[in-house]
Amino acid sequence: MAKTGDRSRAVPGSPLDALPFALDRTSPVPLYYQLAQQLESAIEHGALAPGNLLGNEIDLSARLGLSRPTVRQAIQSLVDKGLLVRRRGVGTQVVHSQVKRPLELSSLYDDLETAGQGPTTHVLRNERVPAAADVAAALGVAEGSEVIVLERLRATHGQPVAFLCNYLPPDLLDLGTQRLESTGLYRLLRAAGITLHSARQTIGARSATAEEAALLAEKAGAALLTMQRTAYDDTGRPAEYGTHVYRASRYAFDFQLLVRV
Amino acid sequence: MAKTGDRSRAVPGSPLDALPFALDRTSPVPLYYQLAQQLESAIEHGALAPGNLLGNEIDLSARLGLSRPTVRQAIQSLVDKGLLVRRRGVGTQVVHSQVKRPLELSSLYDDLETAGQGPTTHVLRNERVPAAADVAAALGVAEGSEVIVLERLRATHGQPVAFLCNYLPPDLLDLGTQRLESTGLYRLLRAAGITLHSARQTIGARSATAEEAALLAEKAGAALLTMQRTAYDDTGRPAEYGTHVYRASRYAFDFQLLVRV
DNA sequence: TAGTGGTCTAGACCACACA
DNA sequence: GTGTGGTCTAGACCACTAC
Repeated sequence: MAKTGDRSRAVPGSPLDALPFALDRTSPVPLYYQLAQQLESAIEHGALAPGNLLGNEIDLSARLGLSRPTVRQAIQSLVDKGLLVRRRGVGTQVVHSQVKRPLELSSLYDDLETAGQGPTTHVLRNERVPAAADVAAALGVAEGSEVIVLERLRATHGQPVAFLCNYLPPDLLDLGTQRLESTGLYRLLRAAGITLHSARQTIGARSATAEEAALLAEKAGAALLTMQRTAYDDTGRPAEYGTHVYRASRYAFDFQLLVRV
Repeated sequence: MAKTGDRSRAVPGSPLDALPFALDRTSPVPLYYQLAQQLESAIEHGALAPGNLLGNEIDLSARLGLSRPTVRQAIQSLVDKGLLVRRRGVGTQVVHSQVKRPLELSSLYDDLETAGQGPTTHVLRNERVPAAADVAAALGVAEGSEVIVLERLRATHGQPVAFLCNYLPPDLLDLGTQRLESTGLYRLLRAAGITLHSARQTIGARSATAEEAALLAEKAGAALLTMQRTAYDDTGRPAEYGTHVYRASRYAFDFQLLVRV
């Protein structure tokens, strides 16, 4: 028989029972999303400890007054984030390790700002030029056609961190030098209604040329971290092509990955 | 009125109509997965060109004899892969740009092998040692407790590419030096039943020390690409901690990203 | 044998985009 | 308006795991 109401079993598995989930059906926020957020914060705050079982989806949905697919959608979004693991026949558990950031297509400006570094930007160049071969190929325009070139020096605490060279299709928008100095390029693109969708990146290293060394306050020959990136908007159109060099002594790429399944 | 059967409209949007979808309900492969694969290969082969609309989900499910949620699940999986874009009120479209690889937690060995480079590995060290502080912290074991240390030199075409230093919990498995020389570490872990789940990575650069230069056939002071990684299994337990250095002249990290939504 | 997640169905209503 | 995807429901049966 079903053991409904049988407290003697004293299941240790589900601290979820004590959690006060509050779902607001009048809110425009989807129910599965409300649930996912509350589960995530419960994990974040330790109310759901690593290894804890969530309890089966049927009971959970009954208790929350939601249908099972809705509950599954919430759980699935956290599985995708790497916070939960499902095992058929076993249950859904909180992952042990701390997963924080999946790799994001983030701008250097945002990275530094998030790290509390108070980045500053100096625009060295902002003009329209004929596209060189590599730029034309990356942006999908004809060689020699006009593109915007942007050269910026980024610093934190008064010390240079990176030299950024970016190319943009000419019709996208005109970027005010002032605005470029007060925020990041990606934020400007987003504000202009361009939603980035994907990007192709290459990260490498090389020795600094004399010019780069001078710009970045390094010695000639110092190791630099390099990144080339082409970013595409959600129609698949190239929105930006950039070649960046970072002082290896002051910057590194740091991120979390989930294994493809 | 509905325009069912009205051919005069000559909708140009859905080349999907001509596609021969074959769903096998007796197969153990889920229906949504069968559909997703066939859609993906249609995109791959150009039967569905970039910008093409898929046609609405209701009609599609009716035509395929599937329910709408099942069709949505198939479409969603391709959206997650970055092949399709959905727009409410508009439809589902094939993305223009070629999206190939999302960033994977791949091993260097696999990377090189995929690139047809025929990698070789020389094991320099494979023994048990007391864990140093950083290693102990990364693997979540006590400082001074026994761990496996692995030092390998990887080459392609007879030229060194990278020096790999890895640490593993001692109870995981014993790695035969022979097997290590014939395949990648991650493949061995997988074969031992360890499924990797996530990893934390830092990619940076620095100048080569004299020893590194000698090992990698570079000049002292040459720019090297560095990577530190801690990989976790699906219970969140650290499975591997590694510090790798790559010859910048022969290797770079190359990958595709999707923007988080 | 019992319990779990994995898959699937056949509907419903809503929010948003575009003409 | 009309059509699209976004969300949600209330069931069903299956496959796998553990006991």
